[in-house]
Amino acid sequence: MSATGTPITNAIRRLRFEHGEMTQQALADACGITRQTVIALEGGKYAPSLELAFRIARTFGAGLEDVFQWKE
Amino acid sequence: MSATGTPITNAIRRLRFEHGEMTQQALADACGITRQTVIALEGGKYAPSLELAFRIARTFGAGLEDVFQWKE
DNA sequence: TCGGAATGTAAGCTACACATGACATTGTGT
DNA sequence: ACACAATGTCATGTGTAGCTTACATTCCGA
Repeated sequence: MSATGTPITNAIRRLRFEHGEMTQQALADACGITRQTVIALEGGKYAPSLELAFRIARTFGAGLEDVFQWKE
Repeated sequence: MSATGTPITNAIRRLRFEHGEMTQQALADACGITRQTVIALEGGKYAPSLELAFRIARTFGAGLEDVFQWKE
């Protein structure tokens, strides 16, 4: 795993567990995306669009930079 | 103008002026993008990728949410 | 008055974010 | 032992972010 093809990492998986027993499907529904996308994001396959990043952060009640990190 | 096709707005143009006489070309060079992209972003044509959003924010020495706003 | 710097518009192209659907695996409860 | 929920893989398709090239406009200094 950890086949990162993007210089952006995220704390989605950790936040998901910290937010009760939130499943990938539950997060996907809350953000209006598919479970496939959640899997890809958690697996670091690619970085989300800025819009989706906002929706994910808001779902966790967090700021953008609490969820996504930019490793220059 | 203001033909927004995205629910995300930005303060790029304002920040550019607030950062000395920073031209679109200077910002583009600093972010590693083209002037066309700066024009499109300022014109609200589309939202940048998360990675580009980070580079722009960092160029201005600001946080992501200081530059980009998410209007649900 | 002419040249260059800054801004804007438009067409066509490529890369990738995200979707859909089908299937494999693992863990848990009954 | 079997159903089911949760996670993951693979394949394929579409929309759009961002690029390139080219041209038009406005403004300012020599």
